[in-house]
Amino acid sequence: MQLPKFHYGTRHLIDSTAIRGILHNSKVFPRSHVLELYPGIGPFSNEIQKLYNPPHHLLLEPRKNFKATLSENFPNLNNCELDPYDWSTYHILAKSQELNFHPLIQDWSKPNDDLVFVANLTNPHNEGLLMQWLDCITRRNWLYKFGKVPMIIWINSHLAGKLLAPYGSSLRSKRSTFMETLTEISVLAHHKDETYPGVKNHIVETQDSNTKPQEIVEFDDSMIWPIKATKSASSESIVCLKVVPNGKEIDFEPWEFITKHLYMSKITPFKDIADSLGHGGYEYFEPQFRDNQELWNKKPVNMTPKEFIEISNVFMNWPFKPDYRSDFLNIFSEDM
Amino acid sequence: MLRSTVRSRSVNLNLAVSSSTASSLSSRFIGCNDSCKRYISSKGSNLLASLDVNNSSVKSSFEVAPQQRKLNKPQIDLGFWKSSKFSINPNFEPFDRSYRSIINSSSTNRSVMQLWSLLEACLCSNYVDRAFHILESLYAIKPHRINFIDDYNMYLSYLADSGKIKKLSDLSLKVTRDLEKHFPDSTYNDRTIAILVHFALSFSKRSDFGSYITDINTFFSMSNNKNAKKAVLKNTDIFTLNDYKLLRDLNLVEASELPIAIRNIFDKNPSYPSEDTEKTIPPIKSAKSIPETNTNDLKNDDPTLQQLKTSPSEEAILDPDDTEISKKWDLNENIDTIEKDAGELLSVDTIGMKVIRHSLQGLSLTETQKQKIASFNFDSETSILATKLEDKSVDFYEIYCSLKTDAEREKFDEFLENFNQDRQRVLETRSTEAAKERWKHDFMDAKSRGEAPFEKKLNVKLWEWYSQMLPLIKKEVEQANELLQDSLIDKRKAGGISSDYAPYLNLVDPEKMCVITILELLKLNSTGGVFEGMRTARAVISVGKAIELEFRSEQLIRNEMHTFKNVSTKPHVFKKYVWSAKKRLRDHNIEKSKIEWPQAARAQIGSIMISTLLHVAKVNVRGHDPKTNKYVYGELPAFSHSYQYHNGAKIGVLKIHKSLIKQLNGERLATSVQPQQMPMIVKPRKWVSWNSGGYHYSQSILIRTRDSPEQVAYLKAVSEENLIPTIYSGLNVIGLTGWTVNRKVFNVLSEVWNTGKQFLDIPGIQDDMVVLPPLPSNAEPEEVREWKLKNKEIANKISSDRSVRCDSNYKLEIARAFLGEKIYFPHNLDFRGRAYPLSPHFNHLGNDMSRGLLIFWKGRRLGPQGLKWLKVHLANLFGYDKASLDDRIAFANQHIEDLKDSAEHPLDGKGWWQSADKPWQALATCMELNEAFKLENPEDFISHQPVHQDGTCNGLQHYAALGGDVEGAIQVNLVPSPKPQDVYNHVAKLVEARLDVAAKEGDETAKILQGKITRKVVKQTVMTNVYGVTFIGATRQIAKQLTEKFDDKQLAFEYGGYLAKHVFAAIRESFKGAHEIQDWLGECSKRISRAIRLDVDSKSFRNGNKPDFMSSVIWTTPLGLPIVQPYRDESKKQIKTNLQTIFIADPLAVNPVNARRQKSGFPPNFIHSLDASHMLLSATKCGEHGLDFASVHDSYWTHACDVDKMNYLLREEFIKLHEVDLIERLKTEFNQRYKDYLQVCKIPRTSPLARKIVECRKQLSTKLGRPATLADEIHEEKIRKELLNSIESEKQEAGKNMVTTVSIAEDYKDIDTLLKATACHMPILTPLTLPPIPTKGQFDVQELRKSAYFFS
DNA sequence: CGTAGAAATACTGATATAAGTGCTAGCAAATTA
DNA sequence: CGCGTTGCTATAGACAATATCAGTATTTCTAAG
Repeated sequence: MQLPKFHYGTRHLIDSTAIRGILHNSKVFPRSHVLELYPGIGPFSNEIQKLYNPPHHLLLEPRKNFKATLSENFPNLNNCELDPYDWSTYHILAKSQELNFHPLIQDWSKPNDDLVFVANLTNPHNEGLLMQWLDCITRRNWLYKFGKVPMIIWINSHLAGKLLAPYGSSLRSKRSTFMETLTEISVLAHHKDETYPGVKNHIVETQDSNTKPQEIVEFDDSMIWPIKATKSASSESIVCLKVVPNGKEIDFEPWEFITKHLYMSKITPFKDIADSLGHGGYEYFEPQFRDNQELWNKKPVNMTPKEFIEISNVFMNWPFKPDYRSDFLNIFSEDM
Repeated sequence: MLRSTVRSRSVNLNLAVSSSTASSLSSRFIGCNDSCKRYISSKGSNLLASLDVNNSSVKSSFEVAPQQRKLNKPQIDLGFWKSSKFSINPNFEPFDRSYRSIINSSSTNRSVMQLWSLLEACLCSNYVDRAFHILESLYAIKPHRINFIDDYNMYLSYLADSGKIKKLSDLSLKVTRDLEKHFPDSTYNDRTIAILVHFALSFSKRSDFGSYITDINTFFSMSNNKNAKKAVLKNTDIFTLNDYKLLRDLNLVEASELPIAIRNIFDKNPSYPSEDTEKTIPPIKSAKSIPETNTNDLKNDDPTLQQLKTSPSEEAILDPDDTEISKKWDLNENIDTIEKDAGELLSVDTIGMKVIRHSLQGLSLTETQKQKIASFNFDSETSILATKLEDKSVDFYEIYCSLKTDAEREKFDEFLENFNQDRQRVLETRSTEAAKERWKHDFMDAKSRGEAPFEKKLNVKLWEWYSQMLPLIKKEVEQANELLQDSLIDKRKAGGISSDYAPYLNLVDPEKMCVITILELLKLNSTGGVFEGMRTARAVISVGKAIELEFRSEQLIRNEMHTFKNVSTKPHVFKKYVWSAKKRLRDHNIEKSKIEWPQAARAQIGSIMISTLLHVAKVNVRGHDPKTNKYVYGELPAFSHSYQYHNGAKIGVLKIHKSLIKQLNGERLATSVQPQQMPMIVKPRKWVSWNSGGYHYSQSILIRTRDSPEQVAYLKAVSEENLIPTIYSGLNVIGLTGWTVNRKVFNVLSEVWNTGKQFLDIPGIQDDMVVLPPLPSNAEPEEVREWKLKNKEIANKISSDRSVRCDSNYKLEIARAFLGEKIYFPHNLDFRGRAYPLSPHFNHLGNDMSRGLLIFWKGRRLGPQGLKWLKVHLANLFGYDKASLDDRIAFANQHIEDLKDSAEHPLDGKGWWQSADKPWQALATCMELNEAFKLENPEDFISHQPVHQDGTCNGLQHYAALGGDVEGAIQVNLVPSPKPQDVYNHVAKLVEARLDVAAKEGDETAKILQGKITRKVVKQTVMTNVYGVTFIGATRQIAKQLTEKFDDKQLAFEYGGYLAKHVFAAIRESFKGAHEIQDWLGECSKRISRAIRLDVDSKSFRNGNKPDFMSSVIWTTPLGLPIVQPYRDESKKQIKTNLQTIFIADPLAVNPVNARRQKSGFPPNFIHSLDASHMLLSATKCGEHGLDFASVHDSYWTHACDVDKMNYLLREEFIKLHEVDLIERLKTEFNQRYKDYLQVCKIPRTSPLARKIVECRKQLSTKLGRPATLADEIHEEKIRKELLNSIESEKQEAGKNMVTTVSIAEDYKDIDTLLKATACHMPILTPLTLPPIPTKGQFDVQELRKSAYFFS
């Protein structure tokens, strides 16, 4: 197999047996529409095509090095070379007759069984992009307008640790709570040496809450290309996750406001940061939670999704609540 | 310390040699050919006065090439030579030798500054024991030990005054014991003796005082100084006036031994109240006894006044120190010591009134005017800003203008100067009290009227907050005190504050601290990119700083009170002596204060204050309850501490509640928020040293340093050697220019303002933010993004509009407060030497509105030329400034009707003035001209309007002069021409031409842009090009201009980038000389900022092969000001406070330089340092010729009738500046300053040189027994240089034979070609060399003398 | 009572945070086959 | 060793990230000698 000279820090699992295992375990295939975002050098795509040959199988890989390698190694794969980063790409996709990629729009009451999208976001640079995609779950736009579409992503282990961080963990963040609240998330494959990337014994601890027990494919360094993102990079590996929206409906904006501000000081008990939720926050929330001292004293890193929602609801009833919708307007760069 | 002194002394010797062979040092490694070439074509050879190298009997280690061009030493030294020489080998440890990071604030390893400030704090709050512990820590810092005695003296002086020591013997014993036991390395000095003497004198009232006299004599005899008594008595801040008096009375010292300021008081005031008179003369108890005194006064002084009238020439001397005038004042005054009690103060004021009345005699004032002035309360403790307009009945300006003769006017000026002293003091020191009283007043007012909580005025609220906050703060202070008392060494926290910071809480009156806190927070509204709030970090630091500032200024006053204890200043004339003495002493005292609170302490104190305020400050608000769907009312905290994310970074934010914001937008802020740095109503203190000048009660520093100790060190060094007199004189001229507010313009502005609507550049009031409606919940991501961006833009616009309006509000209110006053703007410099007024809000550097509001205090008859220039000025303000002068005059003449209408009906007329480029100034000028035209002969009009003369693209003018660039010189009017050249238009045309070419070749973008290139589009880019604008910066500027034409931001940006390329090329094309110089400057700075000292501290190599570059670019301006580019990596650190941790830089750290910024900053900074020099030179000259002068960097202002004179002077000064080849001189200075520095170059590994060096490194490695590093190579080279410079011939020989990697590189001939090779990977050390100077062109700077449009 | 060792605390440096990367050039540094 | 890659920063003023954690240094406390 031809390999490009440089890889932008993107890493791939190149062992076809392992890939087949993952594809099988994911319980997603076969599908009629498969969209691959940043497939990289394409080993995953190749297996998908070989195994299932989906009728609509489209790759979006604009990067010069990878593009070339792809077409050289797998001339059969259909890479339309649009950049998955651009929102406009998806509009082009929707309009284009030529590409003929028009999945069914399905209802959110059941999982989508028509479309799956696969992405390799192992480049740490792409973390932001993943976050934006995930945010689309709340508005049900972008690819999620087709319904509860499963997403299979390759990310570096560290990022996975953030998404999956258990209660109390130092990596527990707004994003972990988000994942727990709005998605079903499972690990499809990880490195054999990583008990769990970044988080100790993570899988054991969170299996019941977040991570559906599945057969997990384990791989080793020899199956990864390149072995290290950079010479000096940490020895962490990459992980394959499956993420499906769970269809829960929440009033997102207040929830977002509350989680954002509470996680700001994430090991400070709620009662001590209530004030930062708005002018007179303590005075308002204190009586509201007099009967729920446990939550009142709880640290955000230990709060359950339910509890965040509860706080958001209480917040909504506050006559003097700040304008949570324009919170983002409160700060701007001075030079314009 | 010791070591460095020795070293620098020896270098100084070298310098003595090298300065006489100045040129020999230049271009040791460059070969002299280049510098010769530069002048081959030059006509200016007559300027090249030379130093004769051959006459120099001393041989430098460098051979002097015979054909080398000599550096021209000018006939007149503007200050460069001495200063440069001095700063090249300064008397302090150089900053590029090693790291100096004092970040770690652990108790064992605190910086001297931290300890000082802590020591001071402990002493001021009377924790003497604790202070002693700090002394011990200070003593433990070995390098500091030389100066330790000063710290001990500080301690001792507080101890003596604390009352803790009862007996003289106890104190002297303690001193002996401390110095022997605890601090054996330190010995007492004269100051120590002064403290002892002062202490001994405090026993003067005791019956056995006689025995103390012997002690005092013993103390004096302890001094090592030849003139012991004089030296001891110099410590004016230790002795009180009574001390001096006593010493004189007891004949312990001679009059000649007293400091001059003190001597003056005694000499000129035989009636100076001694303690005896105090006893014998019963204090005046009631107003009844006053009339007699007054009548006496009035009778007595008549002859004097006669005298005054007849001798105007003598009157011209305004300096209160002057003996002549003092004598006159003497005659009619009766001075009494008056004890302070309320009844008396009243009567004293009455006396004051009479004094005022009589001092105005001889002026042709109407009775009403006299009455008004006399009843004006000059002693009021109410600040100008708090005085209501209705209460202010006197318009000094009007009175001044009504005076008939120059002599009268001068007398009146003198009168104002004297009687405003107290008002100035109030203005500077009582702003917080003024604010507080204002709040209280409004609160009481509201209370008596029984207002509902929702109608509460801002001031009422502020008063409530204040009164609730005060007890809490008092408690906090108490706690801090307990903590300090409880445990001496215990550092644990108690009540939130650690004992490290507790002392600071004690220094300022809690009342003041509370007021300061509230004021600061209100001032910070909408700063730091926070909508309706501020950044916590900034708030905390600002409050801390403000409190520190208050402490400093109180301390000054306390010192003054200490010296003048028991001396009444009420009798107005005696006051004058005291004032002059105080002024002198103040200079002295201010200079001494060197202590700053550490950032952490500021932050701590600030956070304590703010968090307390957060708890008490409440506002009443209405909210909507979603449950009941009803409106509810409640009281909420006015401030809320929370956080915001900005690009993933957390930012601590203090939000202000909307309801308060509304109020802040509506009210006249200046009455609630007292800005502290105001214009002055008496003359600013003259600049006499690096930190003494400007305001009377606060310290200002000559140069606004960005907390860079390096800049301060250089400045201080030259200041202490008194090497920068021209800088001072220039600044003093600007500072002495008297201004006043243009009442007519003010009235128009005020009317417009009160409508609350938008007018010209003043935005209207905007209470609510109108944002775009929310999007449907399933909007696509890009729509959401778009929506967010647009809303941000809206918010940003509102926020900036509000702050502009708020700023205008400040300006307007300040202008209102100073209506009719004579005001001054004290100035200081930025680090490049450009002058800025110290008062930030309202000054002549401000926007058009501020400028329009200001006129000169002094008026001058227009005369024929003045009238012309005023007309030209009008045309200029309308943007009609590219025509010939005659055309501009014609322009004004054509618009006489418009002008009249504008002046007489500014708001209800045609409003012609509003269409001007600078409408407010245009309005002022219209009014001025209109008044003039009313006269039979307009030339008789007395004009106060400043007329501007602007340099055409001043930066390029300097570049053209530097490069002798003929083409460039023509473009920027250095060459005489019948019509002014318009650079911007020129460039625009060039760009247009380039576009035409491109369009012909089928360039689509060019086709679109054709014909759209106006002057305006390129103007900013051409201008900023001099300042080193980058490509992207230029793109933005052009895009901004293009958005007006294209509307599509994206597109505009694209075209902007395209055009920027062409503009750059066009500029390069037409200012070739300028660019060569620019590039050369850039290259020099690049090399310097990547250079290493030979004696670099190898410990500061974190990695032996990767040196950290520590040398910043330093140069000396033609006036001798050393300039240090302060661009270093800043190491910021998190500091815990009560509210949150904040992230601030350690101002004292010395980090590696930021090479990039050093490089990009140098060319523009160098040019700025030149234009600043030109300005200061012109200012000094104008001052000498009696012109009023003001400047906005490259725009010089004076009276219309003086424009011609100023034009002549500024041209002469420009020529004087550029007569010398500044570039050549700069290079020489660099070569001296960075002599023996090394630079790291990269060469191909394969080259023969590389192989040689590798070989040498191998040898070194074997010698060291470990792999050699670059640091080792530097060390080797250092040894070699030392040997070479040795006096012993053996060692010299050894040096010559020694081979180091550097010497190999040095001997290698063709290093330049190696450096140009494509693959350079091997780092090697070479001596620092500077590139050859570009050839100088034909242009002779003398030509500009005849250029009318050089400045116009 | 002085002291070794443990526990507690203080200090330092690293890292996560949010979530379009407003765009392009030029240089320096690290990386790679 | 020649190469292409990646990352950083973009006028000058003059104005600013912060909470938490892990690891280490220092101080304090404890308890046995």
